[in-house]
Order: sequence, then C-alpha cells, then structure tokens
Amino acid sequence: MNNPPPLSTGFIDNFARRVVSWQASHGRHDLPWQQQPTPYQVLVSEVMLQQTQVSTVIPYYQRWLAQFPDAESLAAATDDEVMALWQGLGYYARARNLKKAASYICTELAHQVPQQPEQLREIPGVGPYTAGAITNFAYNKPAAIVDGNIKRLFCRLFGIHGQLASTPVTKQVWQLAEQLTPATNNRSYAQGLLDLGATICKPRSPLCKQCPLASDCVAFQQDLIHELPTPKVRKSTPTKSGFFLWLMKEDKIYLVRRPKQGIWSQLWCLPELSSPQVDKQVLQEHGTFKHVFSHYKLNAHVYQPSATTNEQQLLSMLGVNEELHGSYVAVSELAAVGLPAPIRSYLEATIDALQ
DNA sequence: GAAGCGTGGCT
DNA sequence: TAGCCAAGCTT
Repeated sequence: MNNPPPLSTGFIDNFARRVVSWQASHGRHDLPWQQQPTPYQVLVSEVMLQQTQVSTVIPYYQRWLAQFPDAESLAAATDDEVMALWQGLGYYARARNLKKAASYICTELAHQVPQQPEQLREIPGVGPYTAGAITNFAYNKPAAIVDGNIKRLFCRLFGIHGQLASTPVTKQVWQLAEQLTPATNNRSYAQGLLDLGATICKPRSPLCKQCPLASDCVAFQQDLIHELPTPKVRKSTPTKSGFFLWLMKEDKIYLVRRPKQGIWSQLWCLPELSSPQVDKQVLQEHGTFKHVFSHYKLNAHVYQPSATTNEQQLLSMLGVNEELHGSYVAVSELAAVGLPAPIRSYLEATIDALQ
C-alpha cells in the first residue's frame, strides 16, 4: 500500500473550514449528548454508540444518566444495577467496562477524565476511536478521530481501495485523519465528519449532490461510488442449538447468572442445558424461539419438567453449583433484572399467555 | 490478524 | 425474506 501524497496546507485548512461550515448549517445539534455534556457524559455516550445506532442509544442514555449522573455514582453501583440498565443494548462487555472505567477514574485519575488520547486509552473500554472522540467532544481539543463513517468517507474521498477492516486501509485513514485534524473548532469538525458520514456519505445511495466535499471526492469524480469502499466478504454465520429450562414455582421463575465467559455474560437467564440429550421422562418441550447474533444464529428449545419430575432431579441435571447463583425471581421483579433481549421476549410472551 | 461479542432497523 | 449495517474493543 503506497502512502498517499502529502496534503497541502491550503487543502487541509480549506477541508476543515468546509466541514465546520457544513456542520453548522446541516449537521446534527439536538442529540442529548451534545447539550453541554460533562466529560463523563461524553464517555457514556461514546461507549453506548459503539456499533450502535443513535436512535437506539437515546433512551438508554437518558435512563443511565438519571441513575448514574457521574462517575462516582457509577463506581458505587452494583453489577446487577448496571446490567439491568444496559439490558437490551447489546455488547454487554461495554457496560462492565464502563463501570470499571468509573472506578478507574475515581481511584487512579483523581475523579478527572483525561484530555489526551494516550491517557484516555488506559481507561477500560476506551479504544482509539473513543479516545479521539472524548478529546474532541469533551474538551474541544485536537485529536484524530476515525470511526466506520469516517473510514468510508475517506476511502471515497481519497480513492482508497481495500477492505475497510484491513490494516493498510486502517493505517492510511488514520494517517489522513491526523493530517487533516485542525487546531481549532475540533468539536464541530469531529461532529461534522461523523454527520457527513452518517447522513450524506451513506453506505448505500450517498447524497453526493448535497456533499460539500464532492468537488474533491475521487469516488464521485471517477464514478466509483459503488466500488468504494471495497465491499467486505462476509462469511455465512453458523446456526447453533440452545436448550433452556423453564422452572416456575407459583409466580416465580428460576433464573441463573450467566458465566463470565461467552455470550450474555453476567446477565440473568433461563438455565442452559449443556447437553441436547433430553430425557423425555424428565423434561418435555415448553416452547422454542430463534435469535440472530452478529456471529451466529440460535435455535432455542425451552423445556419444562414433566409431571413426575422433582426439582432435585432437575438441579442435579443442570450441574448447578455456587458459581451459577440460581434463584427464583418474582414476575413482578423481572423489569429490574438484566435479561438478554430474546429471553425477556420469551418470558413476557409466555407470562402474557398465562394471564 | 482473526474471532468473539448484541440488537433492532432498514431494504 | 435474509442480509446488511451501526459513533468498536478486547483477547
């Protein structure tokens, strides 16, 4: 991969001016985390926005700040409180890391969120994108910022071929981002790049006629809009089977905390049977559901005890031990428990049907 | 470098 | 419908 030609000072200045000017007149200004946010609020919003769309994040962000308005309150929270607030938002390691980040900020950083990307990178869950975003949005100071939107925009603008996730493309885009970062107006500049990527330079059907950069865009000028960025080769996702247990006692449902490794870590869930071997004397089918993850499809089967099965048999089948922390949770308390989205759907559908 | 990690909306 | 995509990070 050849290095791009160095950009002229004139181009760099003009580029930032166009982005900032476009942001002022056509960018987004009403997002909740744009209203004089504290650095902690910027951290929360940026972590929530990782691989997640703005419209999905907004209600979670509001609820989160109502309960955890600052790093101190988050550091003092329990894991269950944190997971209950994050439930349904996905990529749950983010929530665990955000709580670790709050503790780290309070204990190691004297309650201050750093301003420089190098220090920000030390915070759990803060990678290269988020570090740059915090420097720009929380402090209005210069730092390169590259996310999926900006990668796509730069690949089109500068005619960069290759997979977006590949190392050469990533390095080249970051190098360009460093060169183009202005000395001032960093908040507006960073927001402008993100807004251009999200609303103009969209993956499909980009709105080039409205783009302030079209006159310099290699993809637009050379009619490569549909060739750039290079489409990713996607592997087909496997389908897995899962086996869960429905164990209800009066108005309570038996739930266990998921292990630290693997999917839905530290959420509460119906107990999962490791073996698909189901003894029909002991268990019978209760229902099924399907769920699609980013990396596999799940066909789930839920079983319930047959009339002749006692609880002791079931719990021994599960291999329940102290790490699994199983307990019966009242239906009325389910709202306050962190559950995986499809498990919550299944519980609610079943309980509605019972009533 | 590649895999693991969620979910909901859109086409 | 089935696949694609979204303000990525960690291991």
